[in-house]
Amino acid sequence: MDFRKLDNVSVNCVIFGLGSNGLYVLLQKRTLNMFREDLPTIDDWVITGERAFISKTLEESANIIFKRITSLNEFNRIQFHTYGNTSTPKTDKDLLWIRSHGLKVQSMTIAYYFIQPKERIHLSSDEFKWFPLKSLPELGFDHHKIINDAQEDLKKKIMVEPVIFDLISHKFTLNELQIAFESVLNIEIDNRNFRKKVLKKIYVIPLNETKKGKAKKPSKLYVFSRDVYDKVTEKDLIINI
Amino acid sequence: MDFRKLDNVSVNCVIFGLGSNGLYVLLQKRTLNMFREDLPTIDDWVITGERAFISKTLEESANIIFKRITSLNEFNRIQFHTYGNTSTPKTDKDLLWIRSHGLKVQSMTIAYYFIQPKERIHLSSDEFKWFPLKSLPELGFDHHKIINDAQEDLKKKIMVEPVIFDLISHKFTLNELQIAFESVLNIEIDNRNFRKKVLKKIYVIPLNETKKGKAKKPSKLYVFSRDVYDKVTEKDLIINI
DNA sequence: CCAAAAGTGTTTCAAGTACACCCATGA
DNA sequence: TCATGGGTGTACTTGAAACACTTTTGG
Repeated sequence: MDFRKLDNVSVNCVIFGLGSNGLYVLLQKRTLNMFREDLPTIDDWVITGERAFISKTLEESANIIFKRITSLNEFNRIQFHTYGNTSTPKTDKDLLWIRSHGLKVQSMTIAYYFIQPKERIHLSSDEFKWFPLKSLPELGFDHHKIINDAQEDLKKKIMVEPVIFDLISHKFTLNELQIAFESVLNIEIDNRNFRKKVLKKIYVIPLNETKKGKAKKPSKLYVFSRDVYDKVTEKDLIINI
Repeated sequence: MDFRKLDNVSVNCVIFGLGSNGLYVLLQKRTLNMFREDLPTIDDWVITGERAFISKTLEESANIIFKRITSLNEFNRIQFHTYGNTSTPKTDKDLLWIRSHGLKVQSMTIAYYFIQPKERIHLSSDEFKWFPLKSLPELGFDHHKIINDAQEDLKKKIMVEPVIFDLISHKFTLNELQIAFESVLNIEIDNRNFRKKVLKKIYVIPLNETKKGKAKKPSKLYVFSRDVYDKVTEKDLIINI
């Protein structure tokens, strides 16, 4: 394998996980202490990313980053934006970081996000940590903006593609599906109306299985059929003028 | 101004124009004849593009390309995808072109599209030409795919953002608006139902002006108010599960 | 028997859909 | 007066929204 990397192009991955109480982002610790008074101490977080491989597609580079961190082999990867070199000025910390890692100041980054249930990812190292999307720590570079852009893109994708089902388990309850929508869109949805609407969709298929919680009524499980979805929606366009 | 360019990153612009009978794409002639039997003659078309400027943002590079060709100063520029280096194998023609222009085989391109009424752009040179989206000529590189991706992105954008109004004149008739939707989505819309739907939107504002055609009833003109739109839609989310 | 979450129905109103003819104009 | 495209109305069906209580289970 060819491990050479481009010095002016990096790939960043915003890793979203849906927990029972909302969306989380997987962040990577960024620390550097030169023990010099004229240089700042770096102790913050960044989204995962690396320079792109010269001999691979961008998608392959993104997959490599994601797989190394999560050990997952199935995932939904969405490219949402590419950020050019001089779009945002760098802070002292960012410049120090770039210099001490032999990177180029003028570079660009292709940004992807990955969505899945949070519990599907098991973290083994302290270098990585989940943060609730609503209370992020101090972030390096312009990663606040990148994460925000990713969520905005996800909100819109949800309207026109069935990506919501990648945020929940293969077998899911209707309440889990509802929480997924509520978490991504930051809204509350009426439970009765939501169930009525979803149950009309023939690509949400009921199973003869239930999921048992503790001390509560077991809930019915459903699966999403992409095949059925594709057939139903191929000539189905809604004009939201 | 710093004119240096990156040798491994280019910016491509798919320029869409809406005519009275559908969507068009503005293409650039690509010709090369080395008069050698072992080398192909290149005589096809490509979407507009260039290597990215080192000291500019990607958006600025895209703007420069667009403005040089169209002389327009107002436009709607949408970044929709970045293509990595090895994603598609190159043809002999493409390789010859790359070599004879001192470009790198392994490069990536950030792709934008621009949308406007076709008649807003006046072409001065034979190098550029409008082609109907439905009958494109032979294209270099993977530009068929890029154009197709651009249209797919536009179709989805139309569902969640008011970009349709960038395809038509500032003052437009309802039938022009309907043709815009029909052209982008490749569908037919019932005229009566469409008008009813649009006239309910308070951000489509009727004017006391008409547009006169020849030998037909003059048609009422409307404008789109982005301010009103933003106010109306800020808490308006439709879940299209 | 209690806490916790799952699940259920009705009414009202708004929006979507199907469908065919008259109108105003300039040539 | 005619060809051209602009413009209009109704009946029906479907979907959205508001709203509160019962059910099942494990502890």
